[in-house]
Amino acid sequence: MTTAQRPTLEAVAARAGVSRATVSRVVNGSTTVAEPIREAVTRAVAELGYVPNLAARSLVTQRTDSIALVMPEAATRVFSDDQVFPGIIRGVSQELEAADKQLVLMLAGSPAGHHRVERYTTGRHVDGVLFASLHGADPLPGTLARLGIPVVVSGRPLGDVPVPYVDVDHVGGVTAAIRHLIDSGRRRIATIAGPQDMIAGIERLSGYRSAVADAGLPELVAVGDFTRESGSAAMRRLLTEHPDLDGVFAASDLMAHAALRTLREAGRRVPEDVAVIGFDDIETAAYTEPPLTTVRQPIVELGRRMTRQLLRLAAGETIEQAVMLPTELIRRASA
Amino acid sequence: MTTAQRPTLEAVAARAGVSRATVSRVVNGSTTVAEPIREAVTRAVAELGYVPNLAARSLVTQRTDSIALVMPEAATRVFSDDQVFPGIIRGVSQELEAADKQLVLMLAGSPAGHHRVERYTTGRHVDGVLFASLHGADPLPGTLARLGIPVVVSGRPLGDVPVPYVDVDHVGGVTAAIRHLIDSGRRRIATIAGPQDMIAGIERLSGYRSAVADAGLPELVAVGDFTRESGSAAMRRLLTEHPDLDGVFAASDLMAHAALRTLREAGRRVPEDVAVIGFDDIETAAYTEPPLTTVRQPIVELGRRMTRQLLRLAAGETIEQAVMLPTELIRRASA
DNA sequence: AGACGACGAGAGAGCGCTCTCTTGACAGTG
DNA sequence: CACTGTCAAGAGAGCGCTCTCTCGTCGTCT
Repeated sequence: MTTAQRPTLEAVAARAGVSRATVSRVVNGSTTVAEPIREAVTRAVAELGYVPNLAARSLVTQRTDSIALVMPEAATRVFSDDQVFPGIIRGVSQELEAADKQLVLMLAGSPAGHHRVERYTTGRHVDGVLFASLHGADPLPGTLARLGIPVVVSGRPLGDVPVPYVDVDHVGGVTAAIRHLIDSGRRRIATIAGPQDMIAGIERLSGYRSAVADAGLPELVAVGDFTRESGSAAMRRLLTEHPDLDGVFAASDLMAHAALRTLREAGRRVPEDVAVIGFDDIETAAYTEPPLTTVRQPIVELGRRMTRQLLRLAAGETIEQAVMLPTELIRRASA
Repeated sequence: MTTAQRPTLEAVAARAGVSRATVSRVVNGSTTVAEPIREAVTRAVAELGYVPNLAARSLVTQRTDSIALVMPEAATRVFSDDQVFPGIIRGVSQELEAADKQLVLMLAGSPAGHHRVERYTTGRHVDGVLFASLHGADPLPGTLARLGIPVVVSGRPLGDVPVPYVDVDHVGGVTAAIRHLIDSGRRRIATIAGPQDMIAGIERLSGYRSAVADAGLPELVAVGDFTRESGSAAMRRLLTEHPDLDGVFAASDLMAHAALRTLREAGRRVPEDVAVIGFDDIETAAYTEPPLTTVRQPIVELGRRMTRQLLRLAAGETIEQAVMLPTELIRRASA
């Protein structure tokens, strides 16, 4: 192992014939440095290949220039097949890259993992924390906010904690979907709902409820958990309980995909006998049989907005408590 | 914002009536501390809610207790629909959690992004670097290795740089796939190859080549880039050039999925007329029409092994230059 | 022409921690 | 009983950086 002693500020200062403080000014872009000196320093930095020691900097500035993105580990499994998990990361990453900050990813699986996340984030080892795909009412975001640590969560938090969030317009998307089904003559519209301990699951179901109620149609509900397996089971249940259904709105594309197959196995043609609409617009949606009509949500943008909000918060600005991103009905062949 | 001054070692020491050094010993688990004193310190730590300042610790230990996972941003797009990207992250995350280290995720998109990764990793801001899904012959891993910074890459690096890597047995998997096709009587077996600037693409193609050559069968090749679009295009080309083909091995499930549809559109029945085998075993593979026979690769395990290797390297141990993980043929309905 | 203001650059004090070195206490040995 | 060996705990020196404060040098205003 090469004991390549990294050059320090001191070394650069010596080389450029100035003081440490001046090098620091140049490195951090202060304007109060005369041009020839700045140039000499810049040259010395380049020649020595100087890279600031972040730990030393953090120690005095109290900033870490990194933010944490916390996701329940289960999310990476449930969503493993769609673009939600990578999409959020991509969005977050893009914004952080622009801000030259680092992304510390924490997948909290076990309770021990959750405790680790708590220790790490409350320990102020990051300048801010992003939470994605919260299940139930996690107290951590609220705790952090109370400690004055910048936090932004994805999806309106349950149990209305006063934590800023960014969410997509679930209700708007669902309403458009149901309306589309009604417009095409469907009158027995069922829903395969998502888990009722996640805001996305809750909102998409309540959106369905008001939409069918407004149209004077009956509520036909089976609850799943966003996965394909749960989608198949729910579809089978619906078929048994409501054999005359002619439309299905599934709260996730994964469940919609499974419903498509279950319907086919049950001898129903899609969309002739039963129209199906999903939610998410995962890439696979365009490749199902038939291609899936679905509600698209801007996932990458969600990650970006969360990050922008967090950075503003960390910079001391005050931000809106809620940001809502639009959803859009993508018409394909299934409805 | 609460100016919640975090307690320092000093504060804990004062409270426990000992010196800073002793608190440090207790916190870091040194054995040379008498029981009553250790207890007093532990109590003081708990009462004050003391959490060590990592920046200060790093400054003196020269460790950061975090490692970087670098992925080309494109990977999150290409693989957005399968489990490769989340799978690796999950594996890495699991091992790091066990080792109580942090994961810094860097998605290198633009050249500027790549430069940022270079700066950050060569700047020794992490204890080690993991590279996933390398395209072409990136010089960075080699550079880092030369600087004495622990590095492990996924997939044998192109241009044989002396960097330790973990890879799956592409050739073994492909061979099993081709053998399966041959065993079921196929004689005109084509392949939709992956990108030839990635080791996975290269090896899967060369595996195909030797397998068909060994059986005295002709080579029917069309190159794609692992995505569905490229899969459709390649399948169409194959159909035009070799209308009599009766088997297809696609180097990714995404391409296999697209091939399935393209074949159907061309009026070919799968598997009656044409048998299709993919590679990856993404979740969607079980839900295609018909369900896809494919080669499973242990993606989460890949992430775990890479991480374990890296941690051993960072601990000063010497490790094997290459680790190979097994692949397995999963038989479903398409072949 | 003298004095004051402005601004650029250096000096130096830490940030919170670890770790080496030293001291002190006690037990064991001749 | 004196001496040495052993082990536990404290003292103190930094790790590399930022930032306040101070000083020196001009330019400018009266």
